Amino acid sequence: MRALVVEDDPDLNRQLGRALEDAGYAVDSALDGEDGHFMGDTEPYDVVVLDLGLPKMDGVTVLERWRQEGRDFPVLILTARDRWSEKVAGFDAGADDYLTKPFHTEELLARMRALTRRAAGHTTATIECGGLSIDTRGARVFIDGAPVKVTSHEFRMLSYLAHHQDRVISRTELVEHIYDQDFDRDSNTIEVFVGRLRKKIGTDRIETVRGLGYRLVDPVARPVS
Amino acid sequence: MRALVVEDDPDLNRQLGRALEDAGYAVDSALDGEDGHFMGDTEPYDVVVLDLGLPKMDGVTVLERWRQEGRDFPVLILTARDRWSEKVAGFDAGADDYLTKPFHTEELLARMRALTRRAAGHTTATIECGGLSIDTRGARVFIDGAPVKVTSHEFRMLSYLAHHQDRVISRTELVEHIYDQDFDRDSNTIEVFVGRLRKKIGTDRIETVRGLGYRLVDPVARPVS
DNA sequence: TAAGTTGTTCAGCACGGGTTCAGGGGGATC
DNA sequence: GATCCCCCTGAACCCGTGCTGAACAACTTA
Repeated sequence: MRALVVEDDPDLNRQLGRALEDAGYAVDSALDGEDGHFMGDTEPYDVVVLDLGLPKMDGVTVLERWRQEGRDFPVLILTARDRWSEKVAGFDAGADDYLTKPFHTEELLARMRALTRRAAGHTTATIECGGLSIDTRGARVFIDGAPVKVTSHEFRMLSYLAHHQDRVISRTELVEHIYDQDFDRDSNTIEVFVGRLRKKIGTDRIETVRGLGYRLVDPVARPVS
Repeated sequence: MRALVVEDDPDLNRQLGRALEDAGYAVDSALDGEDGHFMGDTEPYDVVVLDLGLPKMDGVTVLERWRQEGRDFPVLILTARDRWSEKVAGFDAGADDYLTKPFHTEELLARMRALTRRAAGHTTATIECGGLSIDTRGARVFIDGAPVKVTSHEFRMLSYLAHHQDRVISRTELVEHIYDQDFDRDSNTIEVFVGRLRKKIGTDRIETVRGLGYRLVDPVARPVS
């Protein structure tokens, strides 16, 4: 975990830095707004502690610029003045948390834990398989970046195959995961869907294993079976 | 945006509820820990305001149980006592923010905005989506800079879609986040709102995914990945 | 009270897409 | 190589989903 501390009081800055290092962070520090802004702009921090009253560039301005430039690390704001209008301005500039001086180090650490915890919860929801990418949350399919239009049942089926790629999935297993209740056994719906999918994403991406089922594979890097 | 307020003081509870409703949230409230825990356990809230001193079940316990059960909505903790050890306990139980009574309503709202923003992975108060910008604070919508007039329900819906843009949002998810408690299942209100929104912001900005739901997209720069 | 907003309901329509069917191809096994 | 069975494919059917216009109800504002 990399942390940046932007605080103009050298004593407090050093004290914070040491506390964070003890807590396991790799810490950089800056003593004014311009330095702080530059560092946050060039290094990928996991969390930033930012004082509002800074020389050269105001803390709110620093934060606003970062956000405009697309930096989205969590930022915790510090200020000596307990004016709630400033807090509101800080939050609306894109701050994630706020602490009024003086504060207990334990509280700062606890808040930072909360910040990094939540920031780490962002998981990408796309499954990759040799140029084929499946956005499970957006229900979209791309093949080498180009969008492919699939219907909801086709998507469910492809998504299930992708979750278990390189494994053979039986027809009944597919049916059970696509349909809620049971379903007419002697029907060739699954085959029809496989056919339609193959037409859309390429014939060689779904292998059929006679008598067993289907398997989603990466067509170029064919594994030695 | 659905919010839950768990606060045993009936006056404060009502006051908070009204303030949040004015700010555009659909609010449920609970007056003790057990009720609060149950509601948070069964309904998909976007943010929760939780008092620590509660009858029947302590606030920290409520929060710990939610986290154990996998509820990951952002939680803002309230307490009358300004003891930082309690704050630390609250954070480590999984709280995302903390506010000491008494507080300014504006500060609470700013913190809640920051929480919901962060939960959705955004860091600014306005959400952009290909020429469409949504001011979550002022409840305004602009398209290429020109203001678009939307009603409050339309705004809630668009706002929720924008918080989760590129994701497919089911009709029930929309209903659950726009209306407080349950709601007539077989009603086509959502479709009507989608239709009206499309008429205002452009047909191609809200895609319908048959059988799954709706998705807010940038109509020109179709994302690649 | 009248006029204007805003939210909800209803009915009709269009069409997408899931399902079915019939027929043909091609492994597998002997 | 013959036979069987599994699988593929194209097309047609038809039901359900979603869209739309309009009317109605609830509520605000003049």
